[in-house]
Amino acid sequence: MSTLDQADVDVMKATKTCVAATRFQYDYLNDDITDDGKIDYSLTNKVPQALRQAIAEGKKILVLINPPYAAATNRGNTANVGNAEYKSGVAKTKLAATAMIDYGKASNELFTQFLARIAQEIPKATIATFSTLKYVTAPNFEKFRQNWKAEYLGGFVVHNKAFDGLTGKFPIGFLIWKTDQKAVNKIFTTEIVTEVIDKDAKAIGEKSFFNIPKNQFLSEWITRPKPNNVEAIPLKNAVSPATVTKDLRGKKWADGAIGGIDCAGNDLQHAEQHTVIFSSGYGSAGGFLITDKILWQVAIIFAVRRLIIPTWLNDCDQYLQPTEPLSDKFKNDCLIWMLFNRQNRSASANDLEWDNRKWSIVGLF
DNA sequence: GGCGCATACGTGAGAAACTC
DNA sequence: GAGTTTCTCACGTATGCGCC
Repeated sequence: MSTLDQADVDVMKATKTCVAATRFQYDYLNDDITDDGKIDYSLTNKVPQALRQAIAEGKKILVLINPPYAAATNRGNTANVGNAEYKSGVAKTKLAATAMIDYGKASNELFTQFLARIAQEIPKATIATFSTLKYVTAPNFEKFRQNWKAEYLGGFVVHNKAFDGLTGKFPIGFLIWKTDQKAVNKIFTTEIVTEVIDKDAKAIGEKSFFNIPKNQFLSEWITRPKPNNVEAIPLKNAVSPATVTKDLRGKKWADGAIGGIDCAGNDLQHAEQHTVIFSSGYGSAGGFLITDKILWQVAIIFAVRRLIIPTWLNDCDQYLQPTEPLSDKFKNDCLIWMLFNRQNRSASANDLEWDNRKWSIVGLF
């Protein structure tokens, strides 16, 4: 039994918790990792000899973990929106920096860093882990899923509010995997079925989570127009210019553009808050410009992203591209619905001030 | 350098539901 | 019936980091 903070080990010993276990402090993402991403126990000599021997002998090992979850962009939980601190450096652990070349953007997330180390250190381990579901569903984790060889044995998801001190509403999974990192062909499963437990710990049914290639995702349905050299005013609301000072987007127009859209993310979590039409570029990440050629597709994307009610359980479900021809009636319905939706923030205005200049925008919707 | 994904998942007001 | 808690709705930021 290991934990990052020595204080936790001290408390366990003082309170006689898990007396039979060997309890030790260990930094799983930084300790005993060589500069080329290999495991070398002699670097710290913290891992108990018996465990090293069991690993070396290839004994059956069950890894039970509740790793920290943190992606590179989480705000600190106690900070206010807008003044929050961001968790920089998440991808700078020794493990992420040296041993996760094959895992793509999963190196941005702490809990997948743990899984990556286990895959190298104990390649045939059975792993039972708490975590969010994005490593099963999200596009950023496609490369992780291609390289992490695991068979799903079972598990449940529970409302995050069942854990103390968390905000938001999303599922946390406890999933059990039989890994075999040395297998030649075995790849990540395409569907997992979980039991669903609500925040009062009541079983309320089942839910499937799907691993689908991201080229089938709605976010890749249209070719996003390339910006041209015409300057545009970046917006954050109908007539409010963006105020960010770093990584400002939406400063260029595109050939044939009639507006912009904030369309960040491909899941329900983002769709609710990041589906907005503007009369210029969107000043943050996740936007693109709307041209007359793609308007019909934008209307469909807009409608489906806003029509499905977000819940705690469908939080990380992904939107998919249509697989059958769409009727003109459906296309027109989506367009009308978009035009009258409150998230259509297109507008006409003169004398907007940004970058020490005056700007005009024209609402074409 | 630009783009795209992602956030142990933002806030406040008012309504509705619950408790005593 | 009054006080308290939970739910619903309508608004919201901007940045770290991998990849092209």
